[in-house]
Amino acid sequence: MRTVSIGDFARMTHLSVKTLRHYHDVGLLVPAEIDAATGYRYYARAQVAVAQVIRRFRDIDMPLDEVRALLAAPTPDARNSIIRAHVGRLRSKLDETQASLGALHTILDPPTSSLEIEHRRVEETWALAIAETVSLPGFSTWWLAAFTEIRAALGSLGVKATGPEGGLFETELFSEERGEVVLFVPVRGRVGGVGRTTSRVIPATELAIVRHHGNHSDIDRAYGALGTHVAEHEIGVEGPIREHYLCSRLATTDESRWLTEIGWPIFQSGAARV
Amino acid sequence: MRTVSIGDFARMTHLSVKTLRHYHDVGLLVPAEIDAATGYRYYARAQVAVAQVIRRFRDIDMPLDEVRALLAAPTPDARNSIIRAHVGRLRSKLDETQASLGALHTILDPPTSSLEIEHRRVEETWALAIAETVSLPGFSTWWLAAFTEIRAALGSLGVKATGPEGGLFETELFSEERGEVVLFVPVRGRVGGVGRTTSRVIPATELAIVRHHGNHSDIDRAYGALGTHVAEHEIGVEGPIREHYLCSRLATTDESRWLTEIGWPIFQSGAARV
DNA sequence: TTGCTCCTCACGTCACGTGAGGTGGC
DNA sequence: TTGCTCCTCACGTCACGTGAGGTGGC
Repeated sequence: MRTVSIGDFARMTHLSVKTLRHYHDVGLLVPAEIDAATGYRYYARAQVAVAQVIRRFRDIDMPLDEVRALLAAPTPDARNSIIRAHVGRLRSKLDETQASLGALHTILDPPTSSLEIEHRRVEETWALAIAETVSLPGFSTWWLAAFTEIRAALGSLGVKATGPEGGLFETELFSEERGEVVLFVPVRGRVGGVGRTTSRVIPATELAIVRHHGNHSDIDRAYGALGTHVAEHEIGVEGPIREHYLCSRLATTDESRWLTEIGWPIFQSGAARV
Repeated sequence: MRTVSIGDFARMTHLSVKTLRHYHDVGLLVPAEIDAATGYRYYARAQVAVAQVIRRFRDIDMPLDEVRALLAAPTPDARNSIIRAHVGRLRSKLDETQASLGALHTILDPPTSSLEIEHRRVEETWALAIAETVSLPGFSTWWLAAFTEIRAALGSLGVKATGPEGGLFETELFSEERGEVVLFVPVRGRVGGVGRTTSRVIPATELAIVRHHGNHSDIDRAYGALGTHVAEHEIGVEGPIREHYLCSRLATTDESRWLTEIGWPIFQSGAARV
């Protein structure tokens, strides 16, 4: 009359029988009475309230040890400080998750912009390159000198380019106006370096690419558009930004014909096969 | 040159070495190369992007099996539907947690109302009682008849009351205007029942209590105030609402002297000892 | 030789759930 | 006797972390 079986108690508290046995094992909720002969657990009706409190805090993932401390708290202040500590942790976890979800959210919606984005996987390639840490001021002068040197080196080595000139830009270059840049010309295999040039492998990557026409005075607009697109609609990954110089001042002085590809590293479905 | 050790890869991806070995074991992220002699794992730089995607989705608790499916998704649509399913589940979990937190939040802040709330633990007691499922309309008539009958039964049994009259009200009585009510007078132990009366144990409970003075025409205001208080500042538990009739029409016709306690079941710190 | 990185078991953690094999009361 | 509830192990789950004991290259 005064106590109920574990099955009835489970129904009263919406806890499973297995869970109740577990709480007994760890001493969190010990049955009011245990039949010495059969081992049957019997719970007092007053324990329903305790069980409900346990359930409430387990619902918000409070660890059993903390729930135990909560139940034993001698004063409302002690009780509240336990709750407060857990709620604080939970809230910051929630905020992180919310932020991550927010970042994902727009990925799922198809892009609405009229920006022409191409997705491309570029394979790794050997290249003759110049790698230096540079600052944004004076960059175009450095850029021209470097490619002039690479072209000269190729000539003196008797090696042919197997693709357009390109560059790898550490993201710090944009965030802190200073970072490592690798300018390169793809070649068939390893070749000896001349002067500042060295032979190196340019790694494979998946890119979201936009094209920029004309001179580079307003290329930051293309960068902005691409960055926004990737942040909102792609799964971006760390790694250097790339540029491919399909047509540049190295080829013609007619600025209107210049054509630059900007590539942002992203993750594409099916890219798991390495 | 083209591959990195597990330690370097861990630093590049912010995943632990143990985690990377685990991902290898379960086939989620297999090193590009494994030294047959030493067993050393070597990762390709291109795998950094894959590792970052894994980390991003693990950060929002996507199970490894789903991450695996995500990486293998043949199309963006397939990829997005996996993400969408997980995000949906996550969001509803978030909402639940938010709701639970909201309910807890006000518990932590001290009550600002001027309502006089007493917290009291009442012990279990035997009682002579009438228990019936009743509707709110006509309740006061039923109430008076029931207590008149209990008092008569006590007289005929030659038993003395050991406390004030009381009542237990199933919460459905308030939410659906119909529910079980137990009206009782505490007595020393089990006594035989007469007429509708039966002997029963009134369970122990923890209560938040307000007092209501005068006749019951405006007792719903006291109920409202108490209910609000409990919802905002206490850890409420399921169980019947109680009333104790310290002074009622059973004792005097002077309504101004009537005094009713209303008790709401709550959880109090230190109540774990049963 | 020392220190550092890497390796492989085997077991621990957390909060239960699953399942086998068996008992007891109506 | 059947069905139902209860019991106790022992092991599984999930995503790793811990720790012991050992190897290999500079």
